[in-house]
Amino acid sequence: MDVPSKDVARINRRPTVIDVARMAKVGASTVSRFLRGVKVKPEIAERVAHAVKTLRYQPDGMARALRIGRTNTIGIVLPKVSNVFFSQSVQVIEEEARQRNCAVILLTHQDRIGQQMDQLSTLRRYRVDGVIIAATAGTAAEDVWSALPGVPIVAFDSHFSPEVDSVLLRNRDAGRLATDHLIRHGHTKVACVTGKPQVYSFEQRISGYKDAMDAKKLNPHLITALDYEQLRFLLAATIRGKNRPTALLSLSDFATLTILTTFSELGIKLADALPLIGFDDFGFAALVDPPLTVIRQPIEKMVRYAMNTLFRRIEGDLEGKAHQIMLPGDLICRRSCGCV
Amino acid sequence: MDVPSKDVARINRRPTVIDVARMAKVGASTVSRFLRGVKVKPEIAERVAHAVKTLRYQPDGMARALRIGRTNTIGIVLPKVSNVFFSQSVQVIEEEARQRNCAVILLTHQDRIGQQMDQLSTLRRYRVDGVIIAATAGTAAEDVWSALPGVPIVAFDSHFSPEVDSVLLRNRDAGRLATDHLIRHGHTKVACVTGKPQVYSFEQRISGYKDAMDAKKLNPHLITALDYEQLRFLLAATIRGKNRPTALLSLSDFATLTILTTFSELGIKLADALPLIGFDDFGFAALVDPPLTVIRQPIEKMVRYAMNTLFRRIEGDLEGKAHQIMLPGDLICRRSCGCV
DNA sequence: CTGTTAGCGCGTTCAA
DNA sequence: TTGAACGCGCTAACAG
Repeated sequence: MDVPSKDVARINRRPTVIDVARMAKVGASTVSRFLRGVKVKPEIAERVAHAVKTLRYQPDGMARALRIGRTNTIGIVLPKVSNVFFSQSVQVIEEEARQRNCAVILLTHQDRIGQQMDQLSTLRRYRVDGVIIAATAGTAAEDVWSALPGVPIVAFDSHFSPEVDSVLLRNRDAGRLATDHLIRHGHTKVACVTGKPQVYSFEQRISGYKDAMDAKKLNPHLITALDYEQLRFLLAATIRGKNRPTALLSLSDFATLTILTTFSELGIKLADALPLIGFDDFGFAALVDPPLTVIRQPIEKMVRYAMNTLFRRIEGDLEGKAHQIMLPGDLICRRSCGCV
Repeated sequence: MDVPSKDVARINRRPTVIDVARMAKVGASTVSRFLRGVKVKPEIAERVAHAVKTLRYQPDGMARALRIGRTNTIGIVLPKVSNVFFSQSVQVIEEEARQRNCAVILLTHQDRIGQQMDQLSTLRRYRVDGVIIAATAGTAAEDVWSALPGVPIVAFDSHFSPEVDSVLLRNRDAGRLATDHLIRHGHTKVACVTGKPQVYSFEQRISGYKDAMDAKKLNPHLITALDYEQLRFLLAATIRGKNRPTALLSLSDFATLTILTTFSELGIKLADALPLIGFDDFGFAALVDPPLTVIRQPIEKMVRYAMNTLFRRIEGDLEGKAHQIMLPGDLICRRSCGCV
């Protein structure tokens, strides 16, 4: 009988270091050291290992966190997860976190600044070791810092202060690249369409679009709305109006979806009539009619950079000035832009 | 000066109940009671509230969890998040959890049973209050229980024991429904294609498909492979072979994607030549060529049921036999099935 | 209704 | 090298 009789009463409780120590007939700290890989006498080590196994002991993360002040938990705050870019990002973040045996607490703010602040408070309660945030428009660094004092933060797909590490697409370049491509196809009336134009990434893409238009002395034409219902109306009106664009630049997969559904309901064949370039690549992009030309973001790379800098901050390996990492987007040419 | 001088040294530490208590000149438990909404004398309440505000105090979730044995955290374990069904599920789960002021720890198992068990251990370390799991094939209830003793578990989009609460689509009915629809269009050679046929939901859908075929004395034709590269080969071979099906039933969005890309690379126009019904609806489904007829899962409802039963188990409101909740899928008729 | 105190499970001193 | 005792921040039990 391995279990001393005085422990029988505890049989339904989750075992603790003490239980293990008693069974192995050692002190609690020996168990603790063994578990963390500190050297122990082999003979004793074996007794402890045996006790751990038979008791199915597993350290209590809460108690450990309370003691050492680290939770092995990171928070990730996004507008939402149900879109191509963010769901893929989450996927990679989870994998990266797992390799660092860290768990991910996932929160969404739905582009509401108040909800975002609430989520940051939540993360403080949970004492996360670090945070990756795709911040919404109007986020102030001071608010973030004061909500999470002392917690390393990496802005992902967003930027709200030069003093916060951030990882993003070269949005401005990407906007310019896509616009130039359309212009090179001979278009002079390229319109840029997006929802939530105040979101940082979209803002930058718009700047790039304007750069490209300005360079050729063309008039920028923005079709933007705060919500997507509005956007549909605008789109429908514009397409039937006097100032009809001859090509479209769409800044997100959702905007692209809005464009295509609106036009399809209007009975407008996009195919050759109205060339389009979108942002974000997804499985079915090549299969819609016409196959979509898009700017693809290097999601994996972006996430890896973000996680690396976050963990270097957490470990204290990285001190000093914030890093701004910007990665180029690729133009994936299919047919919707007018290419063969 | 609100802060007594002896507290000045602690100014950079995170404030604790004690700090608040001292500043408000009350006992620690009064602060605790105030914070949890237990009645306190108004005059004292105000002093405490003031101290909380000026100190920017927020309770430490770890300490509280350690004390009361509840973390206000649930674990959610999925094969992956980067697909339509799961990313939408995660979205809704997060919202439901937030309303119960609970945080979500997200983990993926990528259909590897070993990884799934690791993730369950992880969740035990984090002492989650409950778990929602889309279990992979071959999961044994005993393993899950022993990995998470005493933790309420709800199987989502999966089923591995009649003794575990579960919420799923009426997969078998849905499979039958879709197949019948194709048969009613006059097809006798309907093939069923999917990856990972051993996954519970797919298994059930296959059964439904077979039911429908058997009922009409038709020969079932399964095109399945463990990975999607294999599936492409099979698909290509089948479509060029002797026994070419005249209609396809695809069991997941990913299978549908595989079918469409394979055929498009082969130069086969799916449009009218080879009718198809898929599973899972997504934004662009109506926009591919031809518009996809699909079975839509009631994701929101499924998640709400899952969360409700999970929390009732956590609260202890729900005792006794496991609930098996099954919701019907809707056939969204577009053109790919052969309808006008 | 309030304050004091013990202990949740762990890691970490400090003596032995 | 090992074990006993303390404290992380909180809440529950108990005493005033």
